[in-house]
Amino acid sequence: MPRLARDHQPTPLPAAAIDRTMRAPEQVYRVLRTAIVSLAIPPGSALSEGEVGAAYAVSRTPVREAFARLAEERLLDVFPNLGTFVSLIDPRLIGEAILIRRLLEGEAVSQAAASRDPALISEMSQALADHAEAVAAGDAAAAYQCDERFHRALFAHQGLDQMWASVDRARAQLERVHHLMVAQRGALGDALAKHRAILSALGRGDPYAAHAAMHVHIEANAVFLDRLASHSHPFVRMP
Amino acid sequence: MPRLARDHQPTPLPAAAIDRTMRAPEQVYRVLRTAIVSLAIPPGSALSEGEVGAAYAVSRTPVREAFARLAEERLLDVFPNLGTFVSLIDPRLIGEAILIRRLLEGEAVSQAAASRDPALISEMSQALADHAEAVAAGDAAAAYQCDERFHRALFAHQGLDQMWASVDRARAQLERVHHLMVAQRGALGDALAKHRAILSALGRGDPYAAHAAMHVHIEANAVFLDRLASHSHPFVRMP
DNA sequence: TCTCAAAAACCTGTATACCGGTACTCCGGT
DNA sequence: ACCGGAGTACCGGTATACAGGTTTTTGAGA
Repeated sequence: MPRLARDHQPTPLPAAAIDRTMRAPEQVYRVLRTAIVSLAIPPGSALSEGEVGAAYAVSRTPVREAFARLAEERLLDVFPNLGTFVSLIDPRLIGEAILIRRLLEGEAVSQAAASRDPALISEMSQALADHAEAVAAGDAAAAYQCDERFHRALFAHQGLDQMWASVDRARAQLERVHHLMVAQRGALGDALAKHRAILSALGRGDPYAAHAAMHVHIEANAVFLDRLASHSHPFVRMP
Repeated sequence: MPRLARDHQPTPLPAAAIDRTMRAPEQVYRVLRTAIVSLAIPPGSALSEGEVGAAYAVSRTPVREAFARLAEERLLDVFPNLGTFVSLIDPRLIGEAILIRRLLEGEAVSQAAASRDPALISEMSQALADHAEAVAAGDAAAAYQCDERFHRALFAHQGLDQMWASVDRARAQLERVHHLMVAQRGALGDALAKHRAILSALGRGDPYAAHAAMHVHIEANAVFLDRLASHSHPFVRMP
């Protein structure tokens, strides 16, 4: 059942300038997606094409395209003739996202270990170092970006673009959970140790160990899922 | 480098009526996607928003939305200010699609075997029976629909919607290869034996056997991939 | 006939206008 | 004070108009 638009106070849209040299829909999509997955726009918020267009000085047409992409990856719920709303966190989707990531990233890291690509090791080491630095500085946004760099490198260096696209959609759902948990309890640097284990296995060129380390890393999110389902929270969809 | 729009003769668009009670973009998307993956619109064809809109008596706006979705799953290539073209079959994407399907469908069939859901077995049995009938009748389109039903049931009965979405994107790429191979050499009923093996393992509730059978089934597509890369063909992107 | 530049004909990207439909408001009857 | 229904404001869906850019055409001049 759609929540009613009038029940909500004005949605806080992040300030951003749209560069006219690049395609507007892509930029609007990026801005909104970042804001949604970081919980800057809380789940349940009402958005409207006109409102967003006015905020970024573009017309409804590019906004509409951005909305369509966000709706396809389940970050928005569109109710025709009614309104568009940031989707609530759905534990069912979260469980599926964990599964997708485990399967696809497990394979990617296995292949990567077998390939023994020095450039990949180098890139991931750099991402890990930057990640540790961001965690030490307490910068959650930078930390998550480094986390993404670390994981994306696995796919990018082997040309697995489609697989990364699927992983990225799964990450979008999980990122909101992650932010929720980091906000509730300071679990910012939890991934660092796991990343070191993965990198170590990669350095040894051990596909089995790399796969196992990745499995442990991804499945660690399952504890969040349990906590999500047990406690009631306005951001979380209840069964 | 984009192929030039004027180099192509008028693209044959399938006849279809758009029902105004349902959303137009969805229907246009469905019609075009079916036509593209069945090779009714050959790879390399030029499409234009205006042309498609005129063909189905809708404006460019819903067509544009359909184009955006098709471009995202790599069935269209959009070149701004130039034209939009049905993408060539890319062997790299095909290899990735096979991998994605093997990983995700392998997991789904394992879970399904463990769940021992009689309704699932029933649905898949029916799909298999219809599939055999369509093959006997030589109806390629019906056969492929039954194939899809068989595989989709694995996900639908366990609520794995996101995983199916990823599999479906992979299938879109593979379906064109499949049609090409069936056209060149009558390999229409090749999947039937594999489906029976999968269903048998499911009936026994044996996750390992089910997983293995699915692995064999999906990897059978790899022989197509080799043939694709070795022979030159106007529908296939060359490295 | 050949060359080359101007202009017409396309394309997609963006803005704007209109439509049908839903939810909220508010006023009048009770 | 309560209830109901008409009016209104707002939303997304669609159509259309305009802008920026690339390709093809074309025709004037040599």
